[in-house]
Order: sequence, then structure tokens, then C-alpha cells
Amino acid sequence: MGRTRPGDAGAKVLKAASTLFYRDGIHAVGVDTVAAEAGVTKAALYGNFGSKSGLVVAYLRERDRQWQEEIDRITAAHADPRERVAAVFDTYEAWLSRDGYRGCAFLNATSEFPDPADPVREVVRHHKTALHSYLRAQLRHSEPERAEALADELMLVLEGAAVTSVVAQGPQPFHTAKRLARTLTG
Amino acid sequence: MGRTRPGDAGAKVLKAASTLFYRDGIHAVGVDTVAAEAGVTKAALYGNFGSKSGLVVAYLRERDRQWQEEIDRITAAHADPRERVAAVFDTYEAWLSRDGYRGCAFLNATSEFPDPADPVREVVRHHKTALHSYLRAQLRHSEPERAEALADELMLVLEGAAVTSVVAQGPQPFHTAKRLARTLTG
DNA sequence: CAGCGAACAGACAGGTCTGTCTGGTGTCAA
DNA sequence: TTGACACCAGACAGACCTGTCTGTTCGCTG
Repeated sequence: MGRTRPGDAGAKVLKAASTLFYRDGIHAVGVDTVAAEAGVTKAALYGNFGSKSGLVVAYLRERDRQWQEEIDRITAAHADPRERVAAVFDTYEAWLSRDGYRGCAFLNATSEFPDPADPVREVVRHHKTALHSYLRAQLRHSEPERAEALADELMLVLEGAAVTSVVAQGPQPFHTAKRLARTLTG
Repeated sequence: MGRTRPGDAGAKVLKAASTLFYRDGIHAVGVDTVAAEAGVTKAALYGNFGSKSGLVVAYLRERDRQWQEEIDRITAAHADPRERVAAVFDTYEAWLSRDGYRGCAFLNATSEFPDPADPVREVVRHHKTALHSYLRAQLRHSEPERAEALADELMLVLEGAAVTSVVAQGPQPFHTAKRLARTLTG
């Protein structure tokens, strides 16, 4: 009884995978579980993504895409580059709060995939590079010659707040992070 | 042919577990592999640690103990509190370099064990709390009333450098981190 | 209305995981 | 010398993993 239109299975699998992989960890979740949660058969899952690795990469790409949309929203909502930087910190904090403080999905994936040559790690590098570029581009307006170094520093603070929030089980580190970011950006 | 003295098995297992768990990830390494690498039977492993979870906790406790020794060495080698803080950053960087940029074992374990109530997570919290306390204690000498906030900030920078080094596949982020730390501690 | 593609249902293979159990072997201490 | 103890060697159970396969059913398109 295929009560859904063809082509929907991929999206449903991706949504279920996103929830389960993020919440429980990638290695800890089997494809059977993902398929069941998505209300889809394993055959449909493999037909859409080829393998579990393929699904994992798709999961991270989708997260990156969503984050990119968030960045676009920030850019549209704030004209001042310094406000945009602040909004990045706020958004990061809001994401972590919404998702129950399990930290950055990309850093978690990095912990689970030790091989730097793994496609998963390439998606992570792409994501982090894009974030760094965005920060640097914003900082170029106010501090042209310090933009690169400042972006490096803000990335450290941002990542530090993300992982520390998990250990601390709460967003308190973001108060520190935002204060520090304000100090640095002047 | 028991060619080693009784009581050695536990230490050999712990050493093998430390190498394998850190390098490949905890979930990715089976107890058979650990026992084989240690040159010990599975029965001996279970006799010493009770379960894989028990072994994982022992592995992290051992890492914490080694780190504590490092802290003691730093304290003995430097009388100036500010030098001690700098030495913590250097030591962190050296550990990561030695271990092939797989990051902080405690943060990696946090990624693999989502449940905050898990004994593994308690060891992680203990470790991070101890480090924060040490930094705060040192900072109290030079900046009594800012010690707490400064320790918070340095922790963010330190953790940020640790995870960013993994993504970047090199210790470059520690240059940024140490520069930032020097700026903050004045 | 005919046919094709996509999903369904569910069994199946082959491997790995944690954890246990039996029986043999070596060492040390009483 | 005897007995306790820690370990070795390796089989075993039961669960779970990824990935494949057969056959069926639905909806869309030509």
C-alpha cells in the first residue's frame, strides 16, 4: 500500500536519519532503525542512497544546506557586518538549545570518522571553511587588515562554546563566548 | 604458557585500549581487537574490567591520571602562574601533535556517548572541571576578581583549538589560541 | 489502458558485536 | 606438596550490523 507519492522516500529517510544520527550518534544507529523511523523499507533506503556511508554524507550535506539558509537569513536581516557576526553566535546558540545540547553535528561526525580522507570529513571541512569565509568577509568591512586573524579567533571561540556546552549540559558557555566575541570585534 | 606474571593483563589491556579507542573511536573497536592487540584473552579482559563499558571508563580515567601528572609537572617546572597557563596550552598542543590530531579523547568520547548520565560522561566532566579549576587557581594570582571569567574564556579557546586542529589536520589553530590567550591574560 | 518505475513486505546471507563457558597451564605461597 | 589464582586457548550463544534478493502493489505517464 504505497500511500505516498514516489520520490518521497528519500526525503523521509533523510529526515529520520537527521534526527537519529544527531541524537544517538551515527555508528550507534543502524539502517533498519532509520528505515523503520522513516516508515520506509530498507530497499527504498538503499535505492536512494546506495549505502549507509552515502546516507551519512547526504545527512551532513543537508545539515550544511540548512545552515547556509540560516546564514542567508542573517545576511538579509542585518545590514551591519558586526551585527551579522553577533547573529551567527546567537544562531549557533539557538540551534544547540533547540537540539538538546548534543553539540555541532559536524564535529560529532568528525569524532566518529577518524580518517581525514573519508568523504564525511570533506563535508565537514567544506562546512567549516564556509563559516570561516563568511566571518572573514564580514570582518573585512570594519577591520580590513585584521579580518583573517579575527576570523580565526572567532572560530576558536565559537567551536569552543559548542563543545563546552555539551560537557556543561547547557548554553552558559555562549554567554562567555558572546562577551569574548564582542571584546575581540571591538 | 603464561609467560607473564599474574596481574599484568589489566595494564596491557589498558595500554592497547588507549591506543585503539583513541585512534579508531570507541564504538569502532571491539573487545576481541583490544584483547588481541594486548596479547591477552577476552576472558582476562572481562576478568579485569567486567564489561566493555568498564574498560572505557578505565581508559578515560587513565588518560585523566596521565593528564594530571602533566599538570603536576607544569606546576613544578614553572613558578609564575602566567607561565603555567601558557604551559598548559603548549602541553595540549604537544599531546595533540603526538597523537596525530585526533583531538581531545574526552571530547571524542562525549560525541560517542550521548547520554549525559553515562559514567563515561561523568569522567569527562571531572576532567574538564579539574582543568578549569587549575586555570582559575593560577589566574587568581594576577587577576583575582577576573579569574573565574578568564578561566571560562581560556577554556573556550583551548577546546576550540583542540577541535579546530582536528578539522584543519594540523596544529595551526594553536598559534591563534596562544596569541589569543596571551592577549586575554595581559 | 498499458506499462514502467518506485516503493512495499520480508526473508536471507555473511559478518561482527558483547559476553560466557569449559578445560588446560603456569606461578606463587602456605 | 598442595591449593588458590590468574591467565591461556578457543568454542559458543544471541543479538545486531550492512547489504541483497524475490515477489507484489501502487501511481503516474504515454
